Amino acid sequence: MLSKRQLLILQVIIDEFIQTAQPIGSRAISKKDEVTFSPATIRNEMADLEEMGFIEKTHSSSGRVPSEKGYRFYVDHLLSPFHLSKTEMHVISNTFEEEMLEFEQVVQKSAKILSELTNYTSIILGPKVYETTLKQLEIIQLSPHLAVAILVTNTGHVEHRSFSIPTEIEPSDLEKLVNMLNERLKNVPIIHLHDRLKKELTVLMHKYMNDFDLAYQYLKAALFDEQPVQLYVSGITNILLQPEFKDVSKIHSLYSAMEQEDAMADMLRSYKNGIHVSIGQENIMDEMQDCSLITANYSLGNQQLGTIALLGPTRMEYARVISLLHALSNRMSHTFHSWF
Amino acid sequence: MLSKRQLLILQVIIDEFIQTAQPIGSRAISKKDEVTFSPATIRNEMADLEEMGFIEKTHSSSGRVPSEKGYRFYVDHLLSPFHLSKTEMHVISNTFEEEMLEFEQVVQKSAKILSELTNYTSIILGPKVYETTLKQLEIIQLSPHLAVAILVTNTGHVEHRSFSIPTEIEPSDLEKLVNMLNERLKNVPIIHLHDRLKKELTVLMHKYMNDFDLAYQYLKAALFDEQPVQLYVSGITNILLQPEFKDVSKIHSLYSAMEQEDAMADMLRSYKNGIHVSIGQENIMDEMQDCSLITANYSLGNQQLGTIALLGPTRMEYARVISLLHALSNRMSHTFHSWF
DNA sequence: ATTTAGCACTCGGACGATAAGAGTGCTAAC
DNA sequence: GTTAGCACTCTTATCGTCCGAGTGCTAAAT
Repeated sequence: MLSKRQLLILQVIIDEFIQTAQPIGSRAISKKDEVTFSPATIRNEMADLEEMGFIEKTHSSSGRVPSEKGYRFYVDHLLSPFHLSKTEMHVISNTFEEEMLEFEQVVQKSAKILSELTNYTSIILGPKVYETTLKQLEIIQLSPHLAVAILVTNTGHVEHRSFSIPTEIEPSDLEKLVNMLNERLKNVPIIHLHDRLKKELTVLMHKYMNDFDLAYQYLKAALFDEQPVQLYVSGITNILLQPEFKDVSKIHSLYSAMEQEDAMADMLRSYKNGIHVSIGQENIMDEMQDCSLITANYSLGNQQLGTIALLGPTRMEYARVISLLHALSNRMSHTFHSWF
Repeated sequence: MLSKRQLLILQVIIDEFIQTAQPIGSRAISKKDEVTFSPATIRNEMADLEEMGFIEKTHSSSGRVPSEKGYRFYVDHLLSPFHLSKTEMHVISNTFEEEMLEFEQVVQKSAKILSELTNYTSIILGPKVYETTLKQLEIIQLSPHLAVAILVTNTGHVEHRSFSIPTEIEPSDLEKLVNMLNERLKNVPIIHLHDRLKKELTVLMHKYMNDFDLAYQYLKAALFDEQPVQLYVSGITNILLQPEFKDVSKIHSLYSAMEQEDAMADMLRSYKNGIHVSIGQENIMDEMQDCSLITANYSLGNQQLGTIALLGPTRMEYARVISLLHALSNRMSHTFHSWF
C-alpha cells in the first residue's frame, strides 16, 4: 500500500511529466508548493516507488519517469475530477448549436473539436446502421443493364450501390419488385433485412419473375455486401508535435497501423459501455505500444451507435481528455436523441 | 547549349541520384559503362554544368546533386520513354478486370494501385458531377419535420442531404413538388439544375404551394450547398520512407497541407489537359517545395472528370511515374467510357 | 525514528581535437 | 582536348574531457 506521501509524490511526478515530457528530479518535486519535505526524503520515497514499479529511471542517475504501471495507477486512483474550461465548453456548445441533421456531420465535427481541443488525434467510429429500420428502398435504372439501389433508413442514413441488371430481368419486373419490397419491408430493422428479404422473395417472387435466384443474388449483393466502415480521423498531424514522436520510424509504424481501417474499426468496436483507457502495452494493436487510447461511446437511447476515441502518447492529459470525451459523447447522444 | 557529353553526364547524375539519394562524384560517373572518359574530364564538365545551374554541391568538396533546374531539364529533354514492366501492367489489368460499377470504387482502387506501385503518395480528385445529368430526384420524409433529399445522376452518382421541413409545408405538397420536379428536370445537366430549379419553381409553385420562397430556399440548401470535395489519398506513409523526410518538421508541414482538402482539391483542379510535372518551388503550395507533383486527368469522352496525381520527393522516378499515370488515367477513362 | 544535509559517484550531452575518406579544382604532362 | 597527379576542403566518426543534473548513502539533526 502506498503512503499518503508516496501518493503525493507519484501524483506530482506524473502531473509534471505530462506537462514537460522531462524526467523529474527530487529537487524539482521539493519546489512544488504542496510538497513540504526535503529532496533527500523525496529521494527515499522515489526509490520505494521505483521498487514498486510505478516510476523508472532513464539512466542510473536521471530523474524519474512514470512507468505504464504508474500511469495505470494514476488513471485508476489519482485522477482529480477535471472541470472543463469555459472556452472548451463554449467550443462544444457553439458547434452543437449549429443546425445539424445528419449523423455524418455530427460525427465529423465532433472529431474535429476533439482533435483541436486536445492536440491529440481523434478517431471516431461512425454510427452503425444495423439497429435502424428501413424507411424506403429505391431502384433506379440508369441504362438497360445498369441500376442503382438506394436504401434509406428511418435515421436518414442513405446507402447506395450500383449493380448490373441481369439480362433475364425486365425493367417492369424491377419496378414491381421494388414496390412489393417497399410494401413488405418498410420499418423492418436493417439487421433483419437480409433474412426478411430472402423470405419475402421466396414467397412472392416465383409468380412475378422468371428468375428468382438471380434477382435475389443481385439484390443481396447490391444491398449487403461489404459496407465500408466509416472511420473519421482528425488531427493526425498532432502526433508529430509530441516529443516522443521525433523518430520517423515510430511515426511510420503508427501511421501504417492507422491506415488499416478495418483493424482500427474492429478495435474501436471492442470498447463498449463507458470510458476505457488503454495505456501503452495494454493496447490491442502492437503499433500503439507507445500510445494511450481513450474511448467513449455515443448512443441513441439505449443503443450504442459508435465509439469516439483519442490517441496520444502515454504521457497524456488523462483527466482533461476523459472529461472532454465524456462531455462530447453525451452531447452527441443528446443530439441524436433529439432527432427521434 | 549543352554538349552531348554534358547531356550524358547530367543524365547519369540525375538517374543515379534518383536511385541513391546520395551526391554523385566524378569517379562514380566514370565507372558507368556508357561513360568513356576520365574523372578529370567529368569534373571539368561538372563545373560547367554547375555554373549553368543544373547541378549543385552540398558543400565545397562534395559530389553533385541535381538542382530544380536540372530536374526540369531532365523532365523536359532527357526522359527516355519508359516501358512498364510486366508486373506493373498485370497489377493494373487485374484490378480493372474486376467488375466495378461505381466511380468511387474505380477511383479508390486506382489511388491504391498508384501508391503501391510507386511507393509515393497518390492523390485523386473524385469525378465532378456537374457535367452529368439528373436521373431522378427523391424526397423521403423521415418524420413530420425531417426529410432527406436524394439526387441521382445518369452516371449513378448519388447525393443526399437531410433537411428540416418548414412547418408551413404539407407532406402532400412535398410529394407533388417532387413529382413535378422529376417531370420537368429529368435529364437536365446538373450544372444547370440550380437555374432550372428556380425557373420551374417560379412558374409552377405559386398555384400549388403556399410558400414558394421557403420551399425554394430549403430545396436549394438541400441540393446545392457545399458539396464536399472528394479527395482520395493513398499511401501517405510512403513519404516517411523517403530519406529526404527524416526531419519531423518537414513531415508536419507537408501533412498539415494535405489536411487542407479544399486547397488540395483546388490545386489539383488547376491542372488540366494531359500530364503536368511541378518540381519543388514550381509547386503552388508552399509546403510542397521539397516535393514534386505529377498530375494527369481522366475523362469521360471529351469531358475531363478529375485529376490523378503522385506526390513524392523532387528526386522522383519521373519516367516511370509518368508512364504509370498515363496508363492508369487511360484505363480509368476507358472504364468510364465503357459504362455509357 | 524520521528527516535532512552533505558528499561521492554516475551518466548523458556538449565541446574539441584528431583521423580517415571522399571528392574537388588546378596544373602540368600526354 | 584529355588525363594523371596532387594539394586542399569538407564531412563524418571516434575519442577524451568537462560540466551539470541527479542519485544513493551515511551521518548528523530533529
